[in-house]
Amino acid sequence: MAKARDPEERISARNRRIIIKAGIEIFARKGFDGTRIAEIAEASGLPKANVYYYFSSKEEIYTAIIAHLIAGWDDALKYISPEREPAEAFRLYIKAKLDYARRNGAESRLFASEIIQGARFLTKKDRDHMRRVTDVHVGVVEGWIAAGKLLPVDPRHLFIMLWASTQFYAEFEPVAADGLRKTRLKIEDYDKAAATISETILKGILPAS
Amino acid sequence: MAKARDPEERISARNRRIIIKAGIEIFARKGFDGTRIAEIAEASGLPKANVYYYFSSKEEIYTAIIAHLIAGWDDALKYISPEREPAEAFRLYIKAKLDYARRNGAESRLFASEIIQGARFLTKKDRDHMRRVTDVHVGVVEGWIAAGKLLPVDPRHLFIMLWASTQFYAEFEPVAADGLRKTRLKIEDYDKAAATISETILKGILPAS
DNA sequence: GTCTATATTTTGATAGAC
DNA sequence: GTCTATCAAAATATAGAC
Repeated sequence: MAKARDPEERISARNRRIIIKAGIEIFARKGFDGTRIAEIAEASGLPKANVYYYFSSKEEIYTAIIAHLIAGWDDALKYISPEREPAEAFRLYIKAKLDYARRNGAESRLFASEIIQGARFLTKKDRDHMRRVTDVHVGVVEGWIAAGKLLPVDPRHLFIMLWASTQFYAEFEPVAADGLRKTRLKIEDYDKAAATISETILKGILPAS
Repeated sequence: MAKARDPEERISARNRRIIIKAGIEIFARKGFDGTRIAEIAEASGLPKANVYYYFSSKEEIYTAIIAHLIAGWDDALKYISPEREPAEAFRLYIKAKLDYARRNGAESRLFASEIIQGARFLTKKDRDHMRRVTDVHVGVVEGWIAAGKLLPVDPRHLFIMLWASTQFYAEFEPVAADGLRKTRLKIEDYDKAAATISETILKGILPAS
């Protein structure tokens, strides 16, 4: 029994992974309603019926991807912590968020697409989790302000500026590339973005030395 | 003839306008591939065949909307001009962009959706136009830097920060509202956003006085 | 200009042989 | 676990009466 189950589980896990990966790309480009299972099947190299063998509906693939995506975030966002100096913390945070977005472009666009389309499949649990993480970060920034390490600034609007600026390059790459007069964005463009965002915002919120 | 054509043209113009308006909402929520003509027809209060009477295909409705949208932008973006002082220019620009996004939420989301989905229907003409407008603004900022009115900063990345920050609230309203711990965004939230973005970025790029 | 009816194609999903 | 064949529903688009 154990002998027989192992390879089956490997095949199962592998195919589920392939389907998820193909789904990320296609859902990102077409949105939930615009995506057809046949496309995911084709991109996965599987017949359509096999996709239905692993997932019972389009929605099940989609929500599996969303859950997988949110789980992958917390790592990238651990730098805002009270024991750090704010300048270093924000530099690391900005770099980590830009890196994550660049390396997971399709996931980032899929999430953006889900939000633009009204966050229909974001569970209450996911949203509560994101709100709590934000609250913790807001608390850290308020602590820095109280300690005189940061100028008074609304921490929630500050984080929105950071989210927006760091996500834009991956989510809206055609516009970002046009704006930079490049055909495609390279690592150097992301580095330059990190430098510009960090320097501008830090000068804007650090007390004059 | 003239007597008969006038009212007909009014009906025609009116129905085209109604279809465009309904299309903006639905394309914004579902993307191009996810939108069905039947939905646009229903939201317009017209039978599906009437939509086909005014537009010969889904793509024709979509591209008409994109063109209409780009035409509406230039007005909102006229504040970056060399005769202004940079502080005032950026404040007005940030306010105008946030206002436009708030008042034209569906259009903003539709455009964001189009970019995320790969800018498939943005014509070369539209992209060239946007690039040229950006180049003019970049030139103005470079002039201010050369005149010592702004600290050295990469103008293209600066504009991306401004685009991203000002568009985020309308495009990703569910996330912005969660981040601010509100259920829905109000005008006051947009005002506070304008203040935070303006103050932070201006402190970041204006020379110490 | 309007709208019912319909042709044609595509879609999500399943049955059932291997 | 895999995959061909297929269904029922829904989609785009058009014909043609009013």
